[in-house]
Amino acid sequence: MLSHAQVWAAIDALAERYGLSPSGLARRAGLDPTTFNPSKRRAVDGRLRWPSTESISKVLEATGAALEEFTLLLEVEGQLQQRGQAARPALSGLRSVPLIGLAQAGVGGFFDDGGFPVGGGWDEVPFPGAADPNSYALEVSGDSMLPLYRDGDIIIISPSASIRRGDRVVLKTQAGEVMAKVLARKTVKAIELVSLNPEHENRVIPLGQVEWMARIVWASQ
Amino acid sequence: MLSHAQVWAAIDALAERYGLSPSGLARRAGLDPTTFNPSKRRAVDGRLRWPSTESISKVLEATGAALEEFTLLLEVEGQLQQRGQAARPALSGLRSVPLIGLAQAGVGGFFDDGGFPVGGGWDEVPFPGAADPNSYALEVSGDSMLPLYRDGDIIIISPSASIRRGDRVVLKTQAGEVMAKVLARKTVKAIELVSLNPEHENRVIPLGQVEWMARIVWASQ
DNA sequence: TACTCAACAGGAAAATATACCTTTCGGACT
DNA sequence: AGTCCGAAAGGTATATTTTCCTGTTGAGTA
Repeated sequence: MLSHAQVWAAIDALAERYGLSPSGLARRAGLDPTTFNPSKRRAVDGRLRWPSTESISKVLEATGAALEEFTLLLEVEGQLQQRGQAARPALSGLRSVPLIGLAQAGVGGFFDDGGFPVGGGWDEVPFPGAADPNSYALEVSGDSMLPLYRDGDIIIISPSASIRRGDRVVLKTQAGEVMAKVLARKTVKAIELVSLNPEHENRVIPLGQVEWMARIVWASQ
Repeated sequence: MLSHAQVWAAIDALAERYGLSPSGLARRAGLDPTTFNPSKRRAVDGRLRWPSTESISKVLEATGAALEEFTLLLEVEGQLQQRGQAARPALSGLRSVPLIGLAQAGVGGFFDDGGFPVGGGWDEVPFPGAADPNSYALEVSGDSMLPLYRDGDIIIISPSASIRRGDRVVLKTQAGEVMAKVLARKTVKAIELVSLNPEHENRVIPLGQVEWMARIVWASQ
């Protein structure tokens, strides 16, 4: 659901996240700076006033924020309102998770006694795979991809993600063979793949024999 | 971003998903049935017309659709527009992805030309990490965990997941050391860990020195 | 064929959001 | 203190969306 309070709270939160005031955000989006004034969020007779969808679209474009980010803000602000709560290290569970470097994790203050994240020093990353609605999963069987993937592991594939050298990929050949490997080189004639398991040999597949190739973005552990 | 075409496509998709026509959807939401008429999506002079945020809110309320569902439709419809594609098995179920075994993937009928999943033979698994609202992420730095984790990889930690032998874990000691390893054995006195990188030595940590230990559930690839 | 109904086009009136204007307030700076 | 500037209140004009209306089309049915 999408409530009046939620929408406005999300706009405020978006502004704050980009270091702007609500009026500054409106200005940057090419709107009148008073458009988001708190005084314009209710009519004089108390009726609710909503920002237009076009304004929201402009705001997203101006900040470069993804739609997901706005949705996340909508949800989080909505929850906070309901619970009347303020502090939150963990926006987690929605569509992003708190993040710090593994190296920093040893410094005090990032975790509570139980190993749960606390405090404000956390970054945020979008939730695994949330980026691509076309992503799908494959279940690994057998031990041919050890030590990286074990029997029963699930790998998430994003067919629309761009692929670079060194990426782990799934490739299907015209012959119907499906393999997971590391992309070593991509020339005009062929694709060179390195096996995940060093005991298996590497492969060079002529481009004409490749049906499709897609990047592995996540793997269960 | 939020485009004009995207918004309208998402409204159409939402209507279809609930077995309604655009006008039927408007009617059910308490709006005038002509509100979403294709003829009202552009002005006579060609200018774009957007539905109001309030209308979108009413539509969500009428269908009982979650905000996420609408967001997902927005994204998916947006992408489909870009690619001019229609079929998509992946939409069913929020926060889940279609799944088959890697071994089955070679059999025909599971993918279209572009490597996108099609057809009905797919299973579904819940979306990575959606299970645990307390999960968080750590960014790997350095090459000490090769070949499993590379510099810049992100690993998702679930502090409330149960841990078994063979699981990959992150462990923090009283001394403030944080390490990612494989759990080998857990006795009443100590925890035995195997290094991910075979060149690094294994560790045995007395239970008293362990501040917390949590399972690594996903890793970016 | 005749009938009914929903979907939709197209246009005018009504409702609503934004733009524009002026004023007040408060912080930063000289 | 005086000045500048952004944020925001409050009011009116303009722009846009929704509502309400009429008419057409096409599917389903008797």
